[in-house]
Amino acid sequence: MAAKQTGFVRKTKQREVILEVLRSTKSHPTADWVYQEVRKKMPNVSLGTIYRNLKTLTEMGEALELSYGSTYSRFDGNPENHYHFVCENCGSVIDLDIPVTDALEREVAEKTGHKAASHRLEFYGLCRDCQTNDSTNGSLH
Amino acid sequence: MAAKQTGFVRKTKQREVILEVLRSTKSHPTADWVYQEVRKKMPNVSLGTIYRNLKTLTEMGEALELSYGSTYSRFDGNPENHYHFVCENCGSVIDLDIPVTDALEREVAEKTGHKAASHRLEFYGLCRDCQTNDSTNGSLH
DNA sequence: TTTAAGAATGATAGCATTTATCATCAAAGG
DNA sequence: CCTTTGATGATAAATGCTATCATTCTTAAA
Repeated sequence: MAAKQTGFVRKTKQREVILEVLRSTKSHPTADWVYQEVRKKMPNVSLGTIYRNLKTLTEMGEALELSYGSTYSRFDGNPENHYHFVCENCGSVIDLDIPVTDALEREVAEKTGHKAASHRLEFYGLCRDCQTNDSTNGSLH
Repeated sequence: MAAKQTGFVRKTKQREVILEVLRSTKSHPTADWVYQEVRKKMPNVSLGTIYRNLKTLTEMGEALELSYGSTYSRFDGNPENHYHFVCENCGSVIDLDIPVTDALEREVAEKTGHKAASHRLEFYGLCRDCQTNDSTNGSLH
């Protein structure tokens, strides 16, 4: 019930800063990372406000919520659909510069009858850095 | 540290039943659903055992862990890679019968240098049933 | 078949992330 | 200004999962 039935959303300094912080990085941060960053500019901000606004921004289409694994969410300030690579060694999430194929959604509709409005594609493996550093030391997370 | 360094895994009645339950459904159940089902056959089973074995089975390649949204994981007793459709109205997760394109992994390696070992593809939208029942009543989850 | 090693269990406590509650504050429109 | 009500900060609470530990059970070797 973040935006209630009305869908009316007020403009607040907090939400403004949160979006600013989200847009300032390509690291797909967690809610807590955003919290720490926003606190640098607004020391009295509440963690609840971070969660509330991350949810609101996602619903508004200003951000994406990513979830790889069950423990916590990551957020992406780039709301345009794009694909991600998740490194199983170092845990980083990397934006991929390969074309988004919306044709897949039509294919699903035609073959299965389920009307897809969006899709997500993620790759898992060893990122470029972890290959060269051939580090068997799983310093994940 | 489920299977430690040795990787040695013993055969237990509990794990057997858990895999049995997992294979008996196409509903992509949660850990708790599996727990309830296993309890019907083994009333004294512990929830910890469910989580431990779901993790072990996933590591053994006997199951898949899915995570849509941050709240909980779903598990899939079909370990072969396949794609899913997630209905945004009723919340069900449906197996899709469209071909898995491993060529995507090669494309990522060539274009980005990140070595993908696997990939996941999910579609979101209105499933066939929810379209015909045109139910605006979001009985999600 | 006995025995020893240690993997797996059940029970429970603990942890981390996220959500709900509520009194107060402030944005938007008259 | 004044009113309405969405948003906030502080905090409690819920949820999902993991860690701990004494005990039990599997396995393989003696």
